Amino acid sequence: MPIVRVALDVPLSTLFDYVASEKTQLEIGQRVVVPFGRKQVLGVAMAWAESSDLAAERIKPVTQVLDDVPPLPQELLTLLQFCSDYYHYPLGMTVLSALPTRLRAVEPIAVKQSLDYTLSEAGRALDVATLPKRRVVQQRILQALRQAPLSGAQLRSLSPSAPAALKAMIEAGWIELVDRKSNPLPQAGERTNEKRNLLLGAHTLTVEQQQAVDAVSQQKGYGCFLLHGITGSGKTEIYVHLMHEMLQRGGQVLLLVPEINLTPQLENYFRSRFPDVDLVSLHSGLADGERAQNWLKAQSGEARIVLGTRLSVFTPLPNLGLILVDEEHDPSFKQQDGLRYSARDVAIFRANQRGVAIVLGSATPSLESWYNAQSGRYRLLKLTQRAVQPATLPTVRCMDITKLPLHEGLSEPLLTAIEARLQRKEQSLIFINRRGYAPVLMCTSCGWLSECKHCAGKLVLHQKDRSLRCHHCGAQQRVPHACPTCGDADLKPVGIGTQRLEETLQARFPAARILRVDRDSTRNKGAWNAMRKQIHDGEADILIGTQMLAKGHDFPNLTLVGVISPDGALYSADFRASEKLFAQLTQVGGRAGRADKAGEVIVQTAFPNHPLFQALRAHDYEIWAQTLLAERQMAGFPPFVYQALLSAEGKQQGEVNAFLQQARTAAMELKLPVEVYGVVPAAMPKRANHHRAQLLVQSDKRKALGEFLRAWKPVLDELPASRLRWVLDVDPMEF
DNA sequence: AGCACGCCGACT
DNA sequence: GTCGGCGTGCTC
Repeated sequence: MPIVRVALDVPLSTLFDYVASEKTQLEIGQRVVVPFGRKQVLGVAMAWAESSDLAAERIKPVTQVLDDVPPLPQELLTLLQFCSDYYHYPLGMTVLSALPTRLRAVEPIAVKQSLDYTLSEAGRALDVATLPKRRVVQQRILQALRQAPLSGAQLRSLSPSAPAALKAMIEAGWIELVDRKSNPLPQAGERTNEKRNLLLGAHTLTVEQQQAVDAVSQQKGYGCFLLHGITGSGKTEIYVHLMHEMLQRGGQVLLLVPEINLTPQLENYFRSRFPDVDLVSLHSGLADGERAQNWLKAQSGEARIVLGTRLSVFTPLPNLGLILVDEEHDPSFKQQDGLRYSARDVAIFRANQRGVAIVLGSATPSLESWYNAQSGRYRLLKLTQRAVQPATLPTVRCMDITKLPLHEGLSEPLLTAIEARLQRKEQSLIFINRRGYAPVLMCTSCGWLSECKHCAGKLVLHQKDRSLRCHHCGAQQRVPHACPTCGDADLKPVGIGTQRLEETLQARFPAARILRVDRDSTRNKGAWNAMRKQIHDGEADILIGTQMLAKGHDFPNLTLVGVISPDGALYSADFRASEKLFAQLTQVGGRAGRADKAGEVIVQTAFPNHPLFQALRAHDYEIWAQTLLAERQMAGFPPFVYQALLSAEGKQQGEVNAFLQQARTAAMELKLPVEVYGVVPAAMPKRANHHRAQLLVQSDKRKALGEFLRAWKPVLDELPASRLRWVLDVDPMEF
């Protein structure tokens, strides 16, 4: 009896054996329905087995083989196996989490064929003039289909009533449906030079850009390139040219981007640059059905360009020839729950596995990537000039807030600069990473501070609804009228948040149209898009925003960026905080003066001579990276070491600590060449009534850490931990 | 993860 | 006398 080993969505590191009856046509990589406990669940056939460790009578047969979708290719299964091993996450859950939701359901999915509408014999013979004049839509459709077969979506764009018209025309026998062949590639030579020039010629590359394109396209086999280009240096144009080359060669391109926010715009942009190429996007903003269909198009090879967020790194792509990772430093490439993978790192593994080139693009590369470029593991491609002349980089000025008087957190030079923009009818952006009115409420007489009962954090004052809110657990209460400790009524907001800044600026500039962009103001669906449009249409003068505003589209009329005391990140316990801040400020600064207007960045800080600001002023990422690397090397931090973090949380602090102590003892007893640190409280030691602590393990050899984890993980699984939750995070980004 | 089984407290 | 609490153990 043939035995098949099946991956199931359960937190166990094993696969499960089932009997595959001889008559079932089962292939590895196919989805199967199997009995599990008292339920029928979906699994993926991973391997054949000669025999099973289990007694034959306990092995149940496969209930059903789902052949609605082609099997997952072995290459993808191998990639998932690697991720499961590397991140120490159960194989079954790794495999299942890589599938679109629809494909994880027991029900077979209806595979929507990609059908095009085309004219039938009768339709082609039909004279448009013979149609009644009133049937405008039908005439339009007829005319459009004379050129080429079109998809339903394309026809719907002709008229809202296209579906009805189509139905009538199909009934009349003029139009029929044909299966769309995977987008036929123009054969070499078929694509005329004119057409090529039309596509790419309008965007002449600079010498630097051309060199970068050449370096990547001449790469034979695997190669990792770090494309370091200042904001506005035209990284996207390089992607377009590389994509074009790859499409010509018949390959598929995977472009990974950080967040959904940006994908629709990017999608439109790439669609406009590749109008006749099948492009799909994959991100969590899509409906389940659409996501599954797009995934299937990628799997069949029909989609030539796949643009997606981190999960799309697991999309099967039979002709994958190139991977691009845009904004490779972005923290959202690292998943923070479940399979804690770094999509950037998985992408590199995948490029290596497949033997293709991968390009990591950023204006502020992650220190990990920069280090790899310095050591020669990656090839560095530099873009040092802005592609669009005469646009120049913004000037950066630091205001020493220890020497300047502040009005509600704003220095006079910043206010003056805003005023100048208002007079010139240009936009200003004030960047502050604190939402709410004030980060804490304080009693002036006894020093009481608004603290969350459930967390280690402070309650943030939200003036609009007179509430105190915890940004960690969501707890909310009304602002007390008097101090809960001493009864004094003089409670004072301490510090500045977006709402308070809005109030201050509105009082100072009553005529200005101020737009606040933070999680509170963009909570409602579509709100953020509406605001973006407002900004673009020049319906706002001053923008106040959190990091949400750092990314996003160009705002052509924006010429001033103000940064409110980002000093917390300079001397933070989190060693990555300053790296992140530099990237953020570079990005937010890049919003200023992109078109033909010079931009200005004003940073309010108590440490104007900090190396971060010196580098920022000089627009010198490299010197900053060297500074950071030297610091990290001295302190023994990544990228000079590899880390794994075991974190635990539970209602009883004692149990959390006991668990981690046992884990630590077990780690030491393994006597392997890794450094095991002590058990320490997490950065947020208590959240939603759960006490949190952690244990860090590191090694300067990735392999040594991996071997240690392989030995340690099974021990952890056996430790008593019934009343707590714990996770192991390999290459953690947050502590 | 689910979902059983299993042994001790307050209720029709 | 039962309903139900969540502790423990298993799932091919």
